[in-house]
Amino acid sequence: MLGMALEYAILVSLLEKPGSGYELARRFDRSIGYFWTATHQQIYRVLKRMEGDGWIEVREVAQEGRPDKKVHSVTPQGRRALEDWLREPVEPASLRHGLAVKIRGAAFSDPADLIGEVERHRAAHSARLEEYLTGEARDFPDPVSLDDGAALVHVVLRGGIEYERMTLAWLDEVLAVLHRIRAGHAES
Amino acid sequence: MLGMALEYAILVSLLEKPGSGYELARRFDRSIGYFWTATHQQIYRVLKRMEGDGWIEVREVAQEGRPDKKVHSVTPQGRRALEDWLREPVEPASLRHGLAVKIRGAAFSDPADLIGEVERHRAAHSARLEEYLTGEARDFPDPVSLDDGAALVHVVLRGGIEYERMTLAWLDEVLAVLHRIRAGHAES
DNA sequence: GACAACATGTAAGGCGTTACATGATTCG
DNA sequence: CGAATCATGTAACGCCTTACATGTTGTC
Repeated sequence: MLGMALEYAILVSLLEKPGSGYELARRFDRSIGYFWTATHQQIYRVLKRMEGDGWIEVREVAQEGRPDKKVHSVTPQGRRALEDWLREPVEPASLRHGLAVKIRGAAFSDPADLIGEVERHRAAHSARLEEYLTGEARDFPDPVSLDDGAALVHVVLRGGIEYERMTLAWLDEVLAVLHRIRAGHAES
Repeated sequence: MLGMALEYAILVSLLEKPGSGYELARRFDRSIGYFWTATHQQIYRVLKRMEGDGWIEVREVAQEGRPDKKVHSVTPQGRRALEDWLREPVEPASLRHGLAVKIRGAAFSDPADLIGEVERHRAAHSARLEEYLTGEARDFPDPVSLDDGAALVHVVLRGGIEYERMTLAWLDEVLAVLHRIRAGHAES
């Protein structure tokens, strides 16, 4: 029962602004998705359950020039569920890093084969860092004077930025080790 | 088919040293578990499948003063499966941080309620950093002259260390924001 | 006699991914 | 006419966690 942060991530997003399943899916590709990902299939499934539990209400909205949509909003019950969860402890997340498994596995094959893969990861993390920094410059031009809500959003984004910076530095270390190993093999 | 790093983490661990399901579970609480976690239930289930696929062999070993155990070791086929996987790309992992969901959610309740929770996380990450640093001092007293295999193990550990340092610094930022918000409420 | 460590599993239920499926509207 | 975007779902399958279940041996 401790891993189900998806419900609560959806509650937070719908409290910030009610929306359709489709809109939620797009938010999980951007802002919220920076620290909790979800696909539209997951979202539709969980929305249905949350509606059954009385946490959210659905209102059908006809649109011009677009298909109708179901706009979801949080009920007082849903809000209470979020507040209860905020008071419960969550487990500190452990790392789940497939690349680290590969690096350890490289000892049993040719480590140089991994260089391309690590460079690919480096490029992906570099792109994500750029995205975060662009978002920070756009949404928080003056980070010293933020209201409470904005300060909380900003500090989460700051975590993403520092995570990507740290990861880039680590991948550079990994690449240095792999290049050193390759050079050593060439000598002998 | 891209998320199944558990099989390969087990192959790596069994290549380093054959062992029982129970022993593997303990390794996943320590060294390998620093970057890929698994419970004994998962491990027994996957071991059975891997045995069916011919990736590992099982040998029953009677012990003195302890229950018998099944020692698993990697077959040539299993080793080939690992080598094939090392050549396939894996997706860069996205963050899955429940605490970040809570921080965003704190805007809709009393942010000061979160201070205790964040401090608990800070203590857990601080303890893990100490553990990593102790392991580094013990296993890598002279990190400049390592053979290839040890260099790869060390650089993965270095990643864990930097991740924990980064996380501690971020949690201090989060605490600063939460304290500032609480002080602001006290004034008004 | 109780407890910890060693050792191996099953079952239930929710999470997550991939593939499949449908249909409207807008823009080029 | 085709592609992209908006919009909502179902189905299948495997992953992961939690709880349950059993039994041995050694130590206090």
